Amino acid sequence: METRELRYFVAVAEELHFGRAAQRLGIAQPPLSRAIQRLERRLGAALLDRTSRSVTLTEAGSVLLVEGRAALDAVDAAERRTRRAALATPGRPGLVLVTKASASSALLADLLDAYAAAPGAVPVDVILCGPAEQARLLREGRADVALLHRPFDSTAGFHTEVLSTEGQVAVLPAGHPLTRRAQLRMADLTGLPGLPLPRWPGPDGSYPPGPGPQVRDHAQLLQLVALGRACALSPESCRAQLHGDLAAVPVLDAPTVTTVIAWPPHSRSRAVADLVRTATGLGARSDASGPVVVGVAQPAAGLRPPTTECATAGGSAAGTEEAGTEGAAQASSIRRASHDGVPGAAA
Amino acid sequence: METRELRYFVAVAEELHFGRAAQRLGIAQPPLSRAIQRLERRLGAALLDRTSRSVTLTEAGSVLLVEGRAALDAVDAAERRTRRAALATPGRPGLVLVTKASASSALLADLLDAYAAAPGAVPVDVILCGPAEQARLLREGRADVALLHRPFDSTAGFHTEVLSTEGQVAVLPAGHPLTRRAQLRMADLTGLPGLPLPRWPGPDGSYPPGPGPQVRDHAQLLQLVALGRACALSPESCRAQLHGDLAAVPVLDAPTVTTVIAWPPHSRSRAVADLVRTATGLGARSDASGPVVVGVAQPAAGLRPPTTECATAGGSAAGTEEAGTEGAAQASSIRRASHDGVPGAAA
DNA sequence: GTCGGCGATACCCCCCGGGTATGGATCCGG
DNA sequence: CCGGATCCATACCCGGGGGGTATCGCCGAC
Repeated sequence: METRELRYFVAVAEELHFGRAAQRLGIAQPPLSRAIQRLERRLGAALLDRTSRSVTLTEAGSVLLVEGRAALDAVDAAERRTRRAALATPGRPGLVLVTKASASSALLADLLDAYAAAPGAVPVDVILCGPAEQARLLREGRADVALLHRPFDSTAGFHTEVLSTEGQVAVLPAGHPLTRRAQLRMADLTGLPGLPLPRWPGPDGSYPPGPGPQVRDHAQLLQLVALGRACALSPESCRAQLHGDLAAVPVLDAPTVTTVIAWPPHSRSRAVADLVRTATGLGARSDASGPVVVGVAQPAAGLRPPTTECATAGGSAAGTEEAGTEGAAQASSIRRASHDGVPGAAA
Repeated sequence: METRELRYFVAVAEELHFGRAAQRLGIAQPPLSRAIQRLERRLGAALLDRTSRSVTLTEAGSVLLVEGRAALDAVDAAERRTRRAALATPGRPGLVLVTKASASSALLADLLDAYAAAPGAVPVDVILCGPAEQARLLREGRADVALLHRPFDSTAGFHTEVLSTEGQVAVLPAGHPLTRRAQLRMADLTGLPGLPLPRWPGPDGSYPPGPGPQVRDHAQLLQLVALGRACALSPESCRAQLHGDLAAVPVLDAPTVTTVIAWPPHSRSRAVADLVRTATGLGARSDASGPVVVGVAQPAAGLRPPTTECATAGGSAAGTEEAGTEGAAQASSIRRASHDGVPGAAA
């Protein structure tokens, strides 16, 4: 099966219309019809039901649509990464790391600093993007490594290594009655008069129905909270970004947020392996201070625990209280992080 | 980039010899040279350094070799799954599950029976293979779902759901002095005179150096132990397969073994989803009955001693007693167990 | 019934994948 | 130091197939 045929089929399967698909592909319609016919003949399977008035996918066609998209992604990724590898030899961008714009900047800064100091480090480009784009960038070969946050992001199909886990805090306008409480529960946050929880876009970019303002990034969210138009639930580390108009209170029974470093499962290049080793080394240092669960011996890959493990997040009260200073302490002490590599993390 | 070009490049990159690669591809050498040249031109990158006496990979070429293999796997998987989907409509084989020959047969039998009883169930073919082949079968589209065992198997690039965790036992020849102990530690097993731990093949099929016999599967292993040539460390559930010449003793500080169900990250078809749901539900049900510790949120395994209930449960004879009937149940629910004779894999 | 939209078919061109023959470079044996 | 062997690249040719335009057959809409 040639990638051209696959691209043609995916176009038709998405448009469900040969004419429009051909237009999208920049070719005429007859060759497209023939290509699909040939593909069906070669596969020995009907992919589309055509009735000269409508085109629908068969069962096999649905399978090929899904699998074909993944395959095309893989081919495109191979091409892009090869191009990047070719440019990297003389040029700068050795590694591309993608993370959410709203992610904890302290961890990222520490990671970049620590990696830059490692022997054999290559330059790292950082892409900030909205949630749900990271996986795509990684899959398409536009990025080499990502910082993801479970359970919000899917780690589908990647190798991952846990870097840190943290509880969540409620972000409220300064002076709100709830800010006088030392801790909250999820129930306290639902149905607050005038302070709905915001809605985030799903993987497909659309917003779920319901009340609450639509937000795209963390800055918008904090803005809304400061304006008294919403309350928010955020990982503890967001405290570093809060200013005077905002207050944060730990929420005991909110799902724990796990920050992981993820990369495509081909363990490309020593650079990725080095970066991952550096990242896990960071985590290992901080396990003395917080609720950080350190990776055990096994290179535990794409595990995706259902979000039910948060029951005992209560012990993090001290951590939340000192989140601000702790962030600073972490930043300074990271640089003497031991280099006790997780050997062969990329194997 | 067309898959043909990719296949050509991979062949050359693996052979590092245009003539042999061409022979392997069934074409003449000149077209192959041209194809590679065109590919390099299109990518704008040198992939190979040729000196008319030797061919070596450039940095970009190494990247393309790794990424290209993955992409080709994805394309092949798409093709195979499409073919299978086309045959499935009238024909039998709805799902293909792959597991290690040595895996716990009770869990598998329960899963197959429970799924068969579920509404909308499709027939399930079972493939038994050696360790380290499962990932390949899954990646190549020859199988839809696999039972993997961490930390032995890499779950690289798959979605997984934890089914059960269990401790490990030392398998020793009956009558060995250590079998009189109620429990052991790893240290007790290293350097036993005349009873070395065996060597398993790595992901690449080669054996690590060292003493100890080379084994390929569990049956060989048990044979060797029964002959008094080795001792072994196995998941508890292997007790069901032991016979009179063998004895098992819990090893407290051995790594915990986690059985997961894994599938490619496209969540294909409702059938896979149903099977996974059945599998996770299964765990919930059986946790009252056996030494199987059901997948609650995997608590940091390995560090703390494997749960004492494992050790005590290990003494139960129930598991072994039911092995016979469970084996029968398994035989009835496995429709076909072939190495790679997946219907539709013919082409 | 007629018209319009849509996929399939017919026919043509030419690019490109594949073949054979040969050239140029390098290594090796004598 | 030279001839042969080896190996990749080039030159040239052929055929299939990918792409185009023109048109048909079908069917739903008005």
